[in-house]
Amino acid sequence: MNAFLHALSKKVYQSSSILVLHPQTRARFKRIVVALLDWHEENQRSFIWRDLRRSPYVVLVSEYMLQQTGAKQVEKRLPEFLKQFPSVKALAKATRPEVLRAWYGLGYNRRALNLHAAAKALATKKQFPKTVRELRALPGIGQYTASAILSFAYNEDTPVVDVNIERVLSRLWKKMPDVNAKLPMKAIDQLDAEILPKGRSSAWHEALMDHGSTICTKKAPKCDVCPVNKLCPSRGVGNRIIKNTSSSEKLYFGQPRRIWRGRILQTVSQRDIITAKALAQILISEYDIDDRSFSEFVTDILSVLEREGFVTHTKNGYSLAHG
DNA sequence: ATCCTGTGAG
DNA sequence: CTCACTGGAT
Repeated sequence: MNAFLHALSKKVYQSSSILVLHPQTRARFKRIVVALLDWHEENQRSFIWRDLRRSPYVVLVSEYMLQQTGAKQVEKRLPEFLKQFPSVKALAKATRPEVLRAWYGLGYNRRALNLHAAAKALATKKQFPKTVRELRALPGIGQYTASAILSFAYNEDTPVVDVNIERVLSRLWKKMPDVNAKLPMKAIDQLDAEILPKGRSSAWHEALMDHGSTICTKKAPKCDVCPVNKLCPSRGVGNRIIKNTSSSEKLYFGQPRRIWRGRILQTVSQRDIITAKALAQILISEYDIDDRSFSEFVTDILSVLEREGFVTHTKNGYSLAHG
């Protein structure tokens, strides 16, 4: 494509400068950075992956686990996972059923398949990748995880924007009308790139995350104990009445589809092989289902699980798939 | 815009 | 009960 025409497209043009830091604002953020780094010295959360960190492999595994899974939950499960798979090589050598069983309970099981595939790809390389491009080429690694690995494993001066940081920086940038409001992703990325303290990327992003997780929480931010409340235009945002925008999940036989998916995968993983009919019967009796179409529902989910690489089936039934 | 998972806080 | 949690892929 013609590079000039491409540059003229609205998106590219806007992305070059969505947000302008006036000198006054820059000075305000300088103070914010100092205050949050100080706060972090005293109040940072202690997690095993932070202690064991600087090992790219540990960062990699922890970041996969931390995608949409709470840090406290990860803290419980990471040690046993690392014990079972202590290195890229060990994880690459493991079978898919082994990895899936080790992952059980953490949720978003596709992450386990992705992590396993990523380990296999990494095992063929001489050294651990150190660029966003290489990292993003691995399955299950997007913009966030790639930059998080670079910042946390290598202390690289790259912006890292997760939901916590998105929320905290939005509130610090200007007065947000309600607790749900956020700046566009591009703007946050640019803001973080401009204010992040060089050489302290890891501590800075940990500070933002810990602050967002313990003080600048989404629903009820604790502005009274916030170390940067005097520098924050959104101070007190939590006191406003918020309308509920989120819609509830659709239920199938009393539960969201994803819950049945989890139960089905778990049931398959607990035996070597099982027929679709037997599987449905187990769930019907265990959860007191009263609907003839449930078996169809189970079959449907099984075929999706097969398509996605979790299970395989022969004429004798379903079992966990080997890579 | 939706789907994927399970746990815990409030 | 509702919602948040260090997202990614489609």
